[in-house]
Amino acid sequence: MPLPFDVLAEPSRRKILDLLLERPRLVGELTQQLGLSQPGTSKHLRVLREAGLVQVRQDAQRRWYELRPEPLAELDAWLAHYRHLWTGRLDALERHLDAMEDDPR
Amino acid sequence: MPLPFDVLAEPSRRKILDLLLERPRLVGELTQQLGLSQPGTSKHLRVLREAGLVQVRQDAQRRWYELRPEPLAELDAWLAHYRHLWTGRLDALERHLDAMEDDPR
DNA sequence: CGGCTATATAACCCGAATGGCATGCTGACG
DNA sequence: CGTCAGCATGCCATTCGGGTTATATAGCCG
Repeated sequence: MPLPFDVLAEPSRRKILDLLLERPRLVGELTQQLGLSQPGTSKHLRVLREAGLVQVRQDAQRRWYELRPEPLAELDAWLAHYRHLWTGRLDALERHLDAMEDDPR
Repeated sequence: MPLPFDVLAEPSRRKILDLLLERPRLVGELTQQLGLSQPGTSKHLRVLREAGLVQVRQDAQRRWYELRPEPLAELDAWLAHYRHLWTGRLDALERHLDAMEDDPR
């Protein structure tokens, strides 16, 4: 699963994630919030789905979309390489926490 | 300064950041590592510069490019909204650390 | 000064991504 | 069963971004 930068580069897709952060939503609901056509929304949802950022739950004709955070966690891991550049004295604690995640006894 | 997702969506630009993470570099050096033309490299560097992700230090005809992490810190702040989705028991500690950054006594 | 080195900018080409409309598909319901 | 609701897909037009080559700019050095 490659890093989802290109998927997140699209403002509408980030807005979808923001909306799904509150609760799962139907396509029609997202369409309304985004202010674009229903097919447009469906296309963005497809991209998000194929990137693993959302998943669908079917309910009759309706589709509930909800978040899947794994790709965001990978993004976070990528960012970690740079994080020491803007965090100061917390570095040691962070390295300790990272180590704990590798071996969480 | 908007979130730099679109800037980071480009693999060559992420590679530039990776290279600059080790040390500042000259344009020619980056060009060689990226395997594209010198103007191509300069274009990417311009985009990175305008996004605040790198800065230049001039030295005669040479330009030393180096990292500027601020936009990455903003990205990190954006990610923070989602982080509770994949971190479990560390949440409380993280909230504590965030609070410390606001009021670091 | 003349020419070379290092980098930036300009002009152009091309593929890909986005947005819209029209249409297809599926399940509910009278 | 026929129709409607909810969503996906196909197709087209347009835009945008990244690549290259050619050229401009600036500073060193002989």
